[in-house]
Amino acid sequence: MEERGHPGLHSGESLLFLTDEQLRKGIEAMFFAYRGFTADPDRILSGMEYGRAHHRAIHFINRSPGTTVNNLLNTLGVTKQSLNRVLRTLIADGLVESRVGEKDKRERHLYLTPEGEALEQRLSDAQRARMRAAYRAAGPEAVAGFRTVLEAMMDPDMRRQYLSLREENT
Amino acid sequence: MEERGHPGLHSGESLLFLTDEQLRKGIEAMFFAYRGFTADPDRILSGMEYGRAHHRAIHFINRSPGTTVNNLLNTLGVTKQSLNRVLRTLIADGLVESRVGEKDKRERHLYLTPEGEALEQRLSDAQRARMRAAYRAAGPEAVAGFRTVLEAMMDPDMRRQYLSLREENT
DNA sequence: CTTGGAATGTCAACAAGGCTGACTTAAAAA
DNA sequence: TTTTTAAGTCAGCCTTGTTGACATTCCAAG
Repeated sequence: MEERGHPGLHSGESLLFLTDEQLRKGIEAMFFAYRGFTADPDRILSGMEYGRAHHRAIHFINRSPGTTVNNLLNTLGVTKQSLNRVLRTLIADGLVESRVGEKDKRERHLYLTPEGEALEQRLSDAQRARMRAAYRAAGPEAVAGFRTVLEAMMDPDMRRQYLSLREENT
Repeated sequence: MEERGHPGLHSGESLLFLTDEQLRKGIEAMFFAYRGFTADPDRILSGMEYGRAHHRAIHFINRSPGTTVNNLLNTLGVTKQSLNRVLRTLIADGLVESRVGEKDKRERHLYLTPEGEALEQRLSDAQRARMRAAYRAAGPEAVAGFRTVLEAMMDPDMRRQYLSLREENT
């Protein structure tokens, strides 16, 4: 049934008119929506000694338990020095556990401790609540479109990262 | 025909199942897509003496020429001290002009100079090119859904800001 | 006219979280 | 065994956010 996916020109609706103004509105929508997207976890974390960087690390360690530091580096797109500062505090505070690799002892494998999982829950509950409300308000077709456009906006490397996080569903 | 817009339960498709995993994927999509979204202007600005904060200021001054510092503050959601640092360099470098208000001389009205407009063009051309490619790849229905979900994700104040930027179209 | 409040701007100090560069240690390769 | 590579650490810098204190300028109310 020729789902969207290739951009070619079928039923005369492609090669769509895209005025600069329409594109600008999309850009601004991303800007304002991202503010909302990060607002709830930021609120929770301010007051604790953590920030958005800690949230991201916790999120992806939870997502891929046992991941190595290097994997996490690539996922987050930051330098190892920057990540290290965050990981050190999380490990020192007992939210993350770092285990030396068995096959390759140069690697460290990262896991959330029960305390780390508890914080992850608090943060992602808040973020998911906003997401859920937005999805419900927008409806399933809008949600599908939302995901489609976001995927198309990613750099190919990021998109691969993103897709490889599937595993459990979509 | 009862377009999406209210979340109620019509034709049995609302109250949609939203598993935590689906919501997590949406969260990750936002994260990775936002990286792509900012990548091109960031690349242009690194090497110049400017950063993302300058881009944002330039974008919204271009969008609403003559806006006051206070308006810009509210739009950007930063403190005046933070914005001031950015504006000072842009004004010193001749990219932005600050005119004392005629009615209320306390206010400063901000305009891009021709040089400022030139930089704005370079930056937004790059950002729009990515947006245009994503929109084309995803198709018009996906684009509508994308906008709908992003709007639903904003805080009400941000949504008002966002909508008040329309004027010229949608 | 004077005074209070609003809008703007400045200075200083600080924090978060990016970055680069230099280094240690462990593992792998020569 | 020696060299090279990879992972991780430490030190220091930059951008951009924050607060707080304060000066200036102006409008508007008394």
